[in-house]
Order: sequence, then structure tokens, then C-alpha cells
Amino acid sequence: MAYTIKDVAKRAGVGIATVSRVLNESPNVLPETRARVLAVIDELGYRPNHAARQLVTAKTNAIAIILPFLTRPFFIEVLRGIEAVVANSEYQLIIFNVDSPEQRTRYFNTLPFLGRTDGLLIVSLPLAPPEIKRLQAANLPAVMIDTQAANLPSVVVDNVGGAFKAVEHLISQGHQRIGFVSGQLEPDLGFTVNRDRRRGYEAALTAHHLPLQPEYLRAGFDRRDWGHQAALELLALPEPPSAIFAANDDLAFGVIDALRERGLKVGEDIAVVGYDDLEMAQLVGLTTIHQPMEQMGRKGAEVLLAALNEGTRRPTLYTLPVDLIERTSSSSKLSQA
Amino acid sequence: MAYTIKDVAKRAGVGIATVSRVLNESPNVLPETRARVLAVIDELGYRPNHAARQLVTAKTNAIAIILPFLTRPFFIEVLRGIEAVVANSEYQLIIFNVDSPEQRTRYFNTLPFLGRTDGLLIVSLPLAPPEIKRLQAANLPAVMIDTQAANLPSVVVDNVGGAFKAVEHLISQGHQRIGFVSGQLEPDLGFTVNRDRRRGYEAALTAHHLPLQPEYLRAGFDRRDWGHQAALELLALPEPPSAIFAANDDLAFGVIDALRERGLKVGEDIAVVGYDDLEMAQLVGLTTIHQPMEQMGRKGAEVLLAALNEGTRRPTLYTLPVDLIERTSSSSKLSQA
DNA sequence: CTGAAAGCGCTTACAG
DNA sequence: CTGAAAGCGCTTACAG
Repeated sequence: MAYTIKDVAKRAGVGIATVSRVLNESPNVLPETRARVLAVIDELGYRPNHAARQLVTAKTNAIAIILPFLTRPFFIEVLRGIEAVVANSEYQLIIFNVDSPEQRTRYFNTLPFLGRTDGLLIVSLPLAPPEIKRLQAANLPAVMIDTQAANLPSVVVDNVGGAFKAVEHLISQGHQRIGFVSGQLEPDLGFTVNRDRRRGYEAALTAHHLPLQPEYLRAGFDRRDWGHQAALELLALPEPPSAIFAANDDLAFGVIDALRERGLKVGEDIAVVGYDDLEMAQLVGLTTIHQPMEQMGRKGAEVLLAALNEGTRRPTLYTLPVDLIERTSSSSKLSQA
Repeated sequence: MAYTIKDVAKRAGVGIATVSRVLNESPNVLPETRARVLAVIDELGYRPNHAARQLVTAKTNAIAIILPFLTRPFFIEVLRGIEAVVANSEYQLIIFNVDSPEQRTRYFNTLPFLGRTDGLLIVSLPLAPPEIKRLQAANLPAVMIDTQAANLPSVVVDNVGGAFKAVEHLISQGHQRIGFVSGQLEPDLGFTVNRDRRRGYEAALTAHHLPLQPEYLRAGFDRRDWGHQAALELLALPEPPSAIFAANDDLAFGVIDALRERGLKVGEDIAVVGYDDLEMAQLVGLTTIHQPMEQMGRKGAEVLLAALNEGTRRPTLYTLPVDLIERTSSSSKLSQA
């Protein structure tokens, strides 16, 4: 078996309390004692047992991140930001992927992270009031990212405002008939992105005195093939839109695919704007709304670590800005038609 | 504070050992006793303390995954496969991202996961003999994914064979001058992919009696912009290649960008083949080698869990197959030129 | 500055 | 089938 604190103490000729003090960098140790202990630790390759330490300190030195759809680029970027911050701390990162509503419910009912982590980072998953209560009862610091809860610090982006910017951009290019393609408005996991972005879409139209046309709204699924299908449906309309705003880049890629299939030149015959600014958006020349995804992760992790280290736990709302990135998919030469 | 096993025992009118037996599903408990204990557990919302359990059982119920470059699609896909398998087990997944050689060295020297995890999944990072020895000394089961170690179970794909397939495909389309764009052949972290794929490239040329032309080899960095630059360099050659094999899709995207900038039609004027079959490859019409990335993750996790649960720990090598996916970037109409 | 002792919350022989 | 007791490897008052 591995060496224990007793082995070190015996070999260094001190008590285990002294070894513990050296380990925990207590100032109350004579320099020569410390040196002797450190030498033995080094010699033996001793490493303190985490479980024992946890048991007595009631600290795990781990934080958990709970996120849906691990493979979607958005979440990956957020994860990357989180990881970067956590890696520079003393904490370890435990990951929980929640893909289905059942899984989600099970998680927040059993709180499997309880007692295994000192804090929680919840990405994009809205929490129901009883779930929030349960978290707080467990006294587990939590930070929400890309979603918010009344009593918890939350890091969000302005989805309504971003969508507004996107649609206003199309209007400024002369478009009057603008379709909106999105995922479900009331999805299983309770996301509000699609709804928020639609609100921005509607607000922009209204602000510019354009009519809201129900047939231009295509809410379906958060999948590229839905973007494809929705675009075909829009094109089949008696009066098809001259521009399409997709609630995320992935949908936009599906839209673009469909338009090309129909022989339309994106950015010339019809304009497309996405949302996310995935890496691929640049390659495709997609005008889109850039979200600071990695920065959301960083910010969330920083807020959590601050709460953990300094005990600051005010339920602040951090809203990160979004920007319109203009590319060729919405170039203006067509629009004045 | 949270309830402890003592609270449950007292309230149920039994000893703590009996509560423990119920918790651990020992058969030696009278059904009515069990029922009473379970009722109290439920009533109190009691949850056993992990640290205490770990301390006495010396099991953490966690496994760690160590991977580089968390955001690269390849690793994400592997991670996804791992997560899917681990989520269905009793284990939790701790993630360590290792991006720099210094970080890498530090990790394998300090083994920060030691005592925090029951097993290790190492993705793509080759281990030096002393590092392997250290792992084995720590008696920590480990499985290698996309890299191999002599004494450890390893899940790999046939990179040499995949590259061979890719180049042979180009040759079959009539190409004789085939460039090769890759990342560093001897990268800091010790990856061997680029080298392996180049070996496949060379083997295919040799097998078909084509000359190896040093000026067609462009080894630089694993970044899209290098693909871009390398392509420009190849085009500037007195006798530029008629086809380019890129060691991964991301490089291929850079290559394609450059070709388009130069006014070349990919798949007509010049052929391009990538490696990885990223989601984006389909959108771009890139012919490429498909790797079962998620499956590699699954397989690795399964092997590790088997080792953990059943104690099977034979150092088996699992080689997963790769396939050529033909798309428009290498369509044959040009090649007979 | 340092050591002996108590205690963290469990599991597991050992008796019965 | 069940309970009292020992022990896992630490940290932390408490004395000195």
C-alpha cells in the first residue's frame, strides 16, 4: 500500500500533527522541522489520501459541470472556457452530460454530485423552483451559465437583443419579408433560447413597422436537417421571404444547403443570417451573431471559484454582449430589389 | 449538517452496521428490518458520505480522462463516446485537459488523479516508459485511446492504412502528383498521427510505383491556416500537384480555402482528400477518411470498466477500422488529364 | 513550536 | 440476522 502520514511522521521523527502542518503550510513549524519532513515526503513519494482529507475537512476540491448535448459546438466552447479557469485552480472538474428530460429530472432529484463536489456549474438548463430549493438546501454553491435562476448568480447573453440586431441588419439591407427558422419554442429541457430569439425577431419587425407573418415562422427542431426542410417550406410559399434569420448557425447551414439545392445564390438571391458564430460560419461566409461562448464559461467558472474561495455569493446577473458579424450571406447588393 | 448513518440507525432502532448492510444491499438483513431502515433513509433524505466510504473501501468511483485540445472535434467525439458509456455506470468522469508539453509532464509526474480515481483513460497522448512504470507502480488501471503502450490495453485506428486508402483512391482517379499536407511530424506532445499518415501516403505511392517527391511534403502545424499556406506553397511549385492529401480535415479546409482563393475549382481543377470525416466535411463535400471517433471512446471506456469490475486487465490492442468516404472534392472527372 | 488524542462517517470482521 | 468495536488516514483543538 501507499505510505501514510504515520510513515512520514515516524521516519521524520515527529508527530503526525506536525506532518499535517507541513502539508497544509501552517506557519507554526520550525524551518528545520519543515525541511526534515519535506525531505521524507519527497523520499517516500508520499501523497496525502484525498478521501481522508475530504472526510475531515468536508471539502472535495472538485466542482461539477452539468450540461446538455456535450457535442454541440456551443457547449464545447463553454466547457473549454470553464476548463481553462478550473485547470488553474486547485479544483478538479467532474462532468455530467444530460441529454434527455428523464435524465435531467433524475439528476436534479438524486443530486448525484452531492457530497462529491464543492460547487456546481449548470449550463443552459433552466431549473424549476423546487430544484433550486433543493440545491440551496444542500448548501451547494451553484452558478448558472446561459440560463438564469432568481437566487443564483447567472451568466447570460442577451438573446433577445442579439436576435434584434440580426433582424435589424436584414431590414437595413432593404429586406421586408424575413423568415424565422428555429428549434422548438417549448423544448423538453426547458431551454428558452429559441423563444428569446423569436422575441427579438418580432421586436425588430415591430420596431420597423413591418408585419408579423405567421407563415414566415418555422419552429421545429434544433437540427440542421430541420433548417433544410424549413427553408424549402418557406420557398414554397406564394410569397417567399427574401431573407431568412435562423436561430442558430447549425440551422442556418441547413437553410443554406436547401437554398443552394434550389439553385439560389446565398447573399445574392436571398440573404441568410445565423446565430452563434461557429467556426464553420466563417468558412461558409455566414453573417451571424457572435456569442462569447468561451468567455461565458470562463466567467461562470470565475464566479463560482470566487464564491468558493471568498464566500461571495450574491445572486448577480452577468449579461455578456453579442455582436453582429457581417459576411457574404447577407451582402447588400441584392436587397434593394 | 446532513444526516449521518448514526441518525438513521438511531431513528430506525438498529445499529449502524445494519444500516450499512442495507445501503450495500447485503443479503443478510431481515426483510422487515430492511424496510424499516429504508423508510427512515427516505424520510430523512439521508445520503451516505462519499469521502467516508472512499476512505474505508479505498474506491473512488471516479475515472479520469486525460486528453489534449479539448475543443478539437476529434477529441470531443471521443469524449462523447466515453461519457455515454461512463454515464451508464456507477462511475463519475473527471476531466483533465492537457494542452502543453509542460502541463503534460507535470501531470504524469504528479499524477494528480492519484487517489481520486479508480482508473484512467488516456487519449492520444503517448506515454514514455517511465511514465507507464509510474502508472503501474500506482496500480492504477489505465486504457490508452488513439495511442498505444506496450503493457496497457489500447484502442487505436489504423492511421497508416487509412492514409494508404486515401492516397490509393487519388491514384485510382488518375493522379500521379499528390501533395501531402500535415502537422508536425515530431510534435511536442509526441503524437504520431502525422507521421503514421505520412507513412501510409508514402506506402501507397511506392506500392503504385510513383516517385516520392520531397517538395510535395508540407509538414507544419495542426492548424487550418497552415493548410492554407501549405497549399499556396504547393501551387507555387514549378510542377504543382494535381491532388492534395491533407492529414486531417481541418488542414483540408485550409487547403480548400487557398485553392478557391487562387480560383481553382476543388474536385474539378484539383482534388483534395482529408482525414477524420468531421461533420463539416460533408457540408464542404470533402472526400475523407472516416474514423469511428465516438466508438473509440466507447470501446476505451468499456475496456476500462471491464478491467475495473472484473479485474480483466490484459494489455490487448484493439484496432478499429477506417473507411474512405467519397465526396465531390475528389470526383474523378478531372483526373484523367 | 509540537505531540497525543479525538473525531470525521463510513465498512467489515468478530461475536453472538 | 444483528450490534459493538476497530480502523481507514487525515485535521484540529487542546495542552504543554
